[in-house]
Amino acid sequence: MARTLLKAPGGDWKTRSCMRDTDPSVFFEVFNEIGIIEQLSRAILEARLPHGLIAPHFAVLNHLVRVSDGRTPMEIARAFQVPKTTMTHTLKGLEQHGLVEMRPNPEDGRSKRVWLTDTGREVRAGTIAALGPDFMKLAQDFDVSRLSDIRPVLTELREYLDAARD
Amino acid sequence: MARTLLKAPGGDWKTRSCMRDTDPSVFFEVFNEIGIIEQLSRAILEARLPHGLIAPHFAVLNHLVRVSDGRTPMEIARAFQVPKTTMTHTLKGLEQHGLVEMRPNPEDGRSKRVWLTDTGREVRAGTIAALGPDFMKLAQDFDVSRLSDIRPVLTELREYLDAARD
DNA sequence: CTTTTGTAGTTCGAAATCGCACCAATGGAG
DNA sequence: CTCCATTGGTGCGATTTCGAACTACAAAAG
Repeated sequence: MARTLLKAPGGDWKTRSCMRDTDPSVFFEVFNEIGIIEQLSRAILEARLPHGLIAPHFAVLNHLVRVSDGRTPMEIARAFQVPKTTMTHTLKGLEQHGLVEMRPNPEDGRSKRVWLTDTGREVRAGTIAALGPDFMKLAQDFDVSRLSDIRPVLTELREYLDAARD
Repeated sequence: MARTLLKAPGGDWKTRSCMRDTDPSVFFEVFNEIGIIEQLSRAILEARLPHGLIAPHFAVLNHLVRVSDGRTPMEIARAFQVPKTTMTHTLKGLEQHGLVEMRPNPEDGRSKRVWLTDTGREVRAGTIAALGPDFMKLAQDFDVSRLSDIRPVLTELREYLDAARD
């Protein structure tokens, strides 16, 4: 259940007469909508992914394309803010599917480096291509400029929350 | 790994000269930010939750307060768009913690109805209260009006994706 | 009324997340 | 150089998600 937060605790706070305090219901609403959208968009992605691959696999593939491969597992884990054990498991799945290759790191005997295979690049590109029609349909029915408008706010919110986590 | 999508497949599409086609990178960017924010906000919530409870538990508690309790498990599962087996498991956890009570449905021998206990209501209210300082801090550092501005767009996007899933 | 079809909920098994403990290698303090 | 705190990675176990199969009941069809 990805939708973590909730519709609106609302009443508890909205009925307060002193509005100098911040009304938190907008936070609940925004975080709730974000939770639902995350769940739905993940379902869309996974519907286009080859059988046996899930969103985290694709996220890693895409990350390695964006910021060239050869990253260490810990670098990737930090980029996604997941525990290293989770990344070990995700990379094992990618390796078993022949999408990445893990070699020892010549500069540090403790770590490894993750390299994309040709198959891995093809799967990533193919998935993006397969998503094309979904995005086209979304663009037809939904004003894309409104998404462009909210993106900076989302980015700023993400950066704030990211920096604020202890 | 909640951050499902990704920063930007970007180049693959942006370099196209024909801009009559929609540039999908904005979708990737928005969905990626949303994925990260979902993960971070879930962590904030779970940090304030009593030990043993996770976000889905709270989401159900809150749902039952918002739309009075006495719902059936299937009604709740549909509201959150999770498989019924997942809801069975979540409700079992809530019941073991004494936060909800499940009774047979007198109107339908197949189903049950879920009722909040006093403890359940207290835990929900206490968690919201515990989140207060977090929200206050966020409100200090972040312009709340910008969140209010994006909320309608998020709601519309959520409604569209919700309706579009087959 | 009997049969068929559909729905609510659980059980079970597979896969995923993640904390804990562990080992190997690093690198700074003395 | 030696000690030792730190870091990268893995194995293990507990918990969560979720599809498939199953039971019990309900509702529609005959």
